[in-house]
Amino acid sequence: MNISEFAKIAGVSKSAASRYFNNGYLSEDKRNKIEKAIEETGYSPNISARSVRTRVTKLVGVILPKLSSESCARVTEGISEVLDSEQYQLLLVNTANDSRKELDYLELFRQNRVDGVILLATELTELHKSVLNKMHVPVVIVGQRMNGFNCVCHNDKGASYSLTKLMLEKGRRKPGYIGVTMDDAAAGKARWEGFEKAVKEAGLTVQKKFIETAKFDIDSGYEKAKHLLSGTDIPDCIFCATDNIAIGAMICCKEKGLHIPEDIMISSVGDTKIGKAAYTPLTTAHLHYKTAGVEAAEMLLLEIRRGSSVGRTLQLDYEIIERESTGKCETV
Amino acid sequence: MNISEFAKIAGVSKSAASRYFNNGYLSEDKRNKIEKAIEETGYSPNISARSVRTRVTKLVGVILPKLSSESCARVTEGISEVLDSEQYQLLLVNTANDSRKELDYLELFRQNRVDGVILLATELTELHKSVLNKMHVPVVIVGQRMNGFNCVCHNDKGASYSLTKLMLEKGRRKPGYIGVTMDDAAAGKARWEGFEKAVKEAGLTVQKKFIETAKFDIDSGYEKAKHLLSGTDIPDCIFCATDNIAIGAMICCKEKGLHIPEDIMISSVGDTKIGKAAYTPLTTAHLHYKTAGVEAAEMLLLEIRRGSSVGRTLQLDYEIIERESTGKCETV
DNA sequence: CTGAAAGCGCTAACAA
DNA sequence: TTGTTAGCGCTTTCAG
Repeated sequence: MNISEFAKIAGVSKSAASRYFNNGYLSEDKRNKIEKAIEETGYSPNISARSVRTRVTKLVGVILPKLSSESCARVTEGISEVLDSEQYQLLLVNTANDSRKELDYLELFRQNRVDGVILLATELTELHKSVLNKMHVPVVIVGQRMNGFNCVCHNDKGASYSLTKLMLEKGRRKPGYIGVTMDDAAAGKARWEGFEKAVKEAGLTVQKKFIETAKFDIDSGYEKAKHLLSGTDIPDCIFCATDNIAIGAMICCKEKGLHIPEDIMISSVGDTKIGKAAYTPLTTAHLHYKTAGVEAAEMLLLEIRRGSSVGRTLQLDYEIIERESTGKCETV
Repeated sequence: MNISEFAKIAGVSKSAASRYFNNGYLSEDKRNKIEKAIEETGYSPNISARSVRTRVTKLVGVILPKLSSESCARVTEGISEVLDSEQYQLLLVNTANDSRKELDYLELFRQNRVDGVILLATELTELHKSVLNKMHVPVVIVGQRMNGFNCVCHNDKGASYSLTKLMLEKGRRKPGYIGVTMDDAAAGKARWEGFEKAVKEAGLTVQKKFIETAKFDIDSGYEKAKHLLSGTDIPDCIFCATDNIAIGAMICCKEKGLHIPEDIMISSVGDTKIGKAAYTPLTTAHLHYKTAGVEAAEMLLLEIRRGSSVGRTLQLDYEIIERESTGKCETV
């Protein structure tokens, strides 16, 4: 059924029907007729046809690296909440950590289909920059910062600094580090810098052999910890870039008979669910993932409405959650 | 830029350009011209306009109860993988466990915008049935079964039966149960039935006071376990409907000084990441969430192509993952 | 406040 | 193979 047919049934003109579904500007009488006809027919306008005319799709594209990661899911949840309340819908694409796909999707969204794009970024290259610059719709980047673009990000350096400091202030002198690739400016580079800063401020130096680079999952954290904890000279505390890595490290400690926190302290950034339920509850920095999603969506909606303006970066604070893995003894 | 303008630049006719982006049917010469023009202009066709003509949106709506639940995320990941490879895209809506919203979205998708719908269902009411019956596009239901519809689901009863049996065969005689609402036919009802069957087969009876109904989260599992484990007469094993509940129960056990598995065994259904990293690694039934997503998407695509046929239900098997929480002693 | 009519960008039937 | 043309369903001037 199309709007002409529907209008006929309702006993009004096409235009009247269209007005009903849009601004209004209609007499009470026609309004009633139309409502009755909707009741009968279940008619609702074809959205594609509307989009052709209005050049508005009411769709926002969301590009994310891994849907089944808790942090991504939480950001997306925030995005969805805002979009929903504004009658926008969410077109989701999953790059499965494939950088080429990320660019493909940006390209796909460049001209068509969506009114705006939210990119949950991990690694941002020059190629990204050039594609982003060619976009015809507004874009908001989440989790990374990039000059000239709209970004919502976390205080990664601050979080790792605080956590490392916390462990060192409890008397630890041999800090270890399990991070992720430096190509990730946030989780890789910034968290490293925070760690390094805290170590230096404590008058210590980081030993090369106490540094490892892992992937983002538990297994990788386990493997790297295994390497770090082999031999006799081992760290007395480890800062891990992510909760997953920390969990892997803790499993390794357990296996080696190391007691947490007595023999070795562990902390990490993320505050995902897993840390709370872990073998030894994990000290972590809570990052406001859902809020980041909410803010990003709102920033995007503003851009869509007001039109492109100057790039801005919103940084969200963190909160230290102290648990047993750094010596906090308490009931749950 | 529209296709006419683009065709002019390329030096071909509108139709030639359209053909290039669709079936083909084009001379090599024109093909080259068009490719060159794309290079120059970055043109790509307007998808809304195409949809108006073809009545195909290449969009699949996915309705889910909670994005940040690991099981949902994994199903969605499977869906996304298949859709992606078939040039379909995923329109995601999150009901936040709000049954009214679920119906709203079904309604929204009923006439418009999408070529098909995948519903990750929790509770399926008569109202659902009537809305589903009025859909104009194919629907696949994931996680529940409903006669007359296309469903992909798990063997919930079998999984809970096997896990309960496993614990009872190790000599436990006082089984406890922390489940979820019976309105959820899969996670609530079926898992209860499996538990009950195993208990009866072992010649035991379930004690009323050893039965609790929780929500789907850790905190609720913790609270219900607290109730179950108060007093002196407590269960010597607990089957939990979900991993999250089990984790909550384990935290409670730890707090009460109960040793797992010596004093009390715990098992549950789901095999989410959290169970592996738990205080005591959790015995669980692995459900093939991602595969369910893949199968659902493929079932839907088939329906979209072949047109609606008779409803079919695909049940996926489970796998028991035995860990320390039921007495399996092993290194990781 | 209303209806007629033009036209959004595209595809596909048709005639060449 | 190709180009012309009608028309998908809708919104939005414009004239009343």
